[in-house]
Amino acid sequence: MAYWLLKSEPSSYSWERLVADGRTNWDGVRNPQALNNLRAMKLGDRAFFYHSNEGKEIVGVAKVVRTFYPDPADKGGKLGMIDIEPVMPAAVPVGLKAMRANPDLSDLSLLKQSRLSVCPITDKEWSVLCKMTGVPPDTEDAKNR
DNA sequence: GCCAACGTTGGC
DNA sequence: GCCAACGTTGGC
Repeated sequence: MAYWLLKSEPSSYSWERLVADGRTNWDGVRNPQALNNLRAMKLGDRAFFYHSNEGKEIVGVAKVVRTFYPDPADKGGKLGMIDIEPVMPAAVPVGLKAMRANPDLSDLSLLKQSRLSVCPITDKEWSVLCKMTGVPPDTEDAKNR
């Protein structure tokens, strides 16, 4: 399983709205690098949900429920989207400052490339962030327990 | 609201 | 295909 981080401005699409919707299609990604990441996602992959601009913190965990498919509105056929569902909120929202302050996260792509809206996260970074957010590393297990 | 960093566009 | 100009993003 791979791990990711999805970034969104709360004013355009917030975690609260994702929870209310129960599921959403993650579209509107234009950056080629971010699109590549979207394409690489597999069913069941986990992603932290990060609020940029307002809040600037990780607020929850989502999972991929549909892999990449093309955006019908895009004539060029380059754009596409995935579908995600909320898994659980972060018990402790983790802000940028806290991530910067943690040496284990110094390679985090979010910190290095602040403009990349879909970034990969390593297994190690995932477990570190899970500890910080108070999220069980294996959220599927936690749900079935 | 400002500004730095980064992406994209368009003229050559 | 290069590169300057411009637009956008996102942290502060």
